[in-house]
Amino acid sequence: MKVPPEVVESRLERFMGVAAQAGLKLTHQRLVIYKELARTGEHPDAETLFRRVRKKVPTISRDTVYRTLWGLQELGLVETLGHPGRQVRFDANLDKHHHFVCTRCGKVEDVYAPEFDRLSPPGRVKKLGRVERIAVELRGVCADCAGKERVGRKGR
Amino acid sequence: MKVPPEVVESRLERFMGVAAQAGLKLTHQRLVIYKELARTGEHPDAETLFRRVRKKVPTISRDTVYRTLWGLQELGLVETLGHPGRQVRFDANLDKHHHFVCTRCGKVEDVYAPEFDRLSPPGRVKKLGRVERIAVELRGVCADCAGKERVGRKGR
DNA sequence: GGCTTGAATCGGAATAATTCCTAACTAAGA
DNA sequence: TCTTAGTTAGGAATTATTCCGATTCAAGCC
Repeated sequence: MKVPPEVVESRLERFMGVAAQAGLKLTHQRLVIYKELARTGEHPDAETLFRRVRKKVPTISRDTVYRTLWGLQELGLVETLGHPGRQVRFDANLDKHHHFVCTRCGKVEDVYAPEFDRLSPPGRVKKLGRVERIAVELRGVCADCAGKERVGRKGR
Repeated sequence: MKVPPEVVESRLERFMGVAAQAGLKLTHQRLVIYKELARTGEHPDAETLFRRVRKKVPTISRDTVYRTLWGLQELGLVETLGHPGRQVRFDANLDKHHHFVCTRCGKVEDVYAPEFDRLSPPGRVKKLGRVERIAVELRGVCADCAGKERVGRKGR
C-alpha cells in the first residue's frame, strides 16, 4: 500500500515539470495534496485526502482539494476511478495497470496484467468516438467482505 | 437505441421468473420501471427513468425508482455502470458486452467484442478476492463531443 | 528586498444525487 | 373477504461536490 520513496520522488518530479509547463503556481496546498496522493497506493477519495492533508495544512478547504484533484486529472497527472454511485477515487499511478474493485465496500486494488494492456478497440467503435484508454475492471467481492458475507449485509 | 420487441418480451419473462423466485410482490410500479428500462438501450440514469415512468404512474416517487433499480441489480437483473463522479446508469442488457464511455458527456454505448469476453483474471488476483465479472471500458470522447471540442469547454 | 497582479485559496452557502423515515397502501395467500 | 408482511409516497435528511465573493499569495519585475 505504501509507495516506495524513489517512486514517490519520480512522481513528484513529473508533477513539478508538468505543473511548470502548464504555468501553474506552485502553491503549498497543491504540493501537499499531490504528495499525499503520490505516496499512497490506496486510491483514496477526495474526503479521505482532505482529512489527511488537513493534518498538515489545517486551514485547507475541501474546495481546494477537489479543485486541485480535478486539475491534476486534467493535466493527466492523476486518474479517476471508482464504482458508479460511490465517491470518485484518485490515483497518481500512471503506469499501465488495471483494477480489482470490490462491489461491496468499494475498495480498489491495482492489477498488473500485460495481456490486458495489449487489448485494442474492435474496429466498429471507431464511429462511436475516439478511444483514449482501455480500462479493464475485475469486479467482485474482496477477501475482507467475503469474510463478513453473511453477517452485517445490507451493503451499500 | 430501441430494443426489439421480442427481446423486451424475453427480458420481461426473465424478470417475472426471477422476481417470483425471490418472493417479490409484483407491484405495478416495479413492472413499469423494469419495462421502461428493458425497452431502451441508452443506459439511463435513475432521474431519467423517474421522469419517464412518471408519465405512466404520475404519483411514483424517486425513492421507489431508486429502490427498485438497486433491488433489480441485487437480483442480477440489471447492471450498473457509469463514469466515476457522474450518476449511476442502469442497463437491463445481460448479454456479454462491454462499453464505450464518453468522459465528457457520460454517454455510454454497448460494445460487443468476443476477444474481451474471453479474458480471464491473472492468477495473482485470487488472493484479492472473488472475481464475478470482467468489464472492459473503452474511455474516450464520443463523436458528438469531439465535434464541440473547442467550443463550450469546461465540461469537467 | 519590496510591488504588483492575476491566479489560487478559504469557508460557508448552494446544488445534485441518493437515501431515510413512517404513515398509508396493496398483493397474495388463507 | 380478511390478514399481513412487503411496498410505496413524499418530504426531510444526508452525502458528495461545486459555487462564489472576499482575501491571500507566488512569481515576475524593479
